[in-house]
Amino acid sequence: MEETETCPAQRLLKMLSGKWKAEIFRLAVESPLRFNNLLRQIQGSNKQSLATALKELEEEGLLEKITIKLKPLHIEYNLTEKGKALIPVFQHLEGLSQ
Amino acid sequence: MEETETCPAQRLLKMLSGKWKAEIFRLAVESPLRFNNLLRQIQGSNKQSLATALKELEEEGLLEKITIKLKPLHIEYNLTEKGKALIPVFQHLEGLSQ
DNA sequence: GTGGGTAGTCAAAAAAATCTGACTTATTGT
DNA sequence: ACAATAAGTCAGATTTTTTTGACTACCCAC
Repeated sequence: MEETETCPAQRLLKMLSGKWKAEIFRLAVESPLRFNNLLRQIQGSNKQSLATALKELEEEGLLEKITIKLKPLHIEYNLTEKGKALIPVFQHLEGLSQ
Repeated sequence: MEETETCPAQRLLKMLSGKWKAEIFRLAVESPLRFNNLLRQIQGSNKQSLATALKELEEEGLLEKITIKLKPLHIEYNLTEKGKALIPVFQHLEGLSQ
């Protein structure tokens, strides 16, 4: 698949395409994400797909992976500034869908 | 594929997922579309995929198919009001991608 | 009546995305 | 020490999406 990328918004759109990304993004807006948690929250999903989606969202700079070095020592995914900048777009979209 | 549809913006997002839809939409903003024209404009695409994408965009209510009963008797696809309502969302997205 | 354009459809193949189940490594609780 | 939890990876299978090539039907011009 060679990307010719003629449409400027296309990359952003592609960022959130895929079966689980929109849902993951929505949950990330609410609070930091944790892997096994997500797996339980998003019914019908699976490890592999979530791992791939998280990695891609990270590569796209919408989420950042953070190792919390405290108490139960775990990993969190948080929205980046770039990710937060997308929130109004989503709100706009939600406004359109009645 | 059963749609559980937990995320409200997800349907809208799905509307424009697919390899050619964003590009088709962008061209539709500029002017009415004609099939064989589109096929020439969007290099790398093919009849079948465009036909499918156009049909879906029509079903989703973003484009409307019109038979022009004049001179060279042809078919046009135009943005609907719902389609036009998406333009600001795209502009916002383009603003974010630098 | 032959060639070219428009607007497609259909079946099959190829490519991409997603899912499954087994396995890993590290940490924590009892 | 043993089991459980967290956060994954990997190979292979399945499913979905996209592409290919052949074919249709209608008009128009020469």
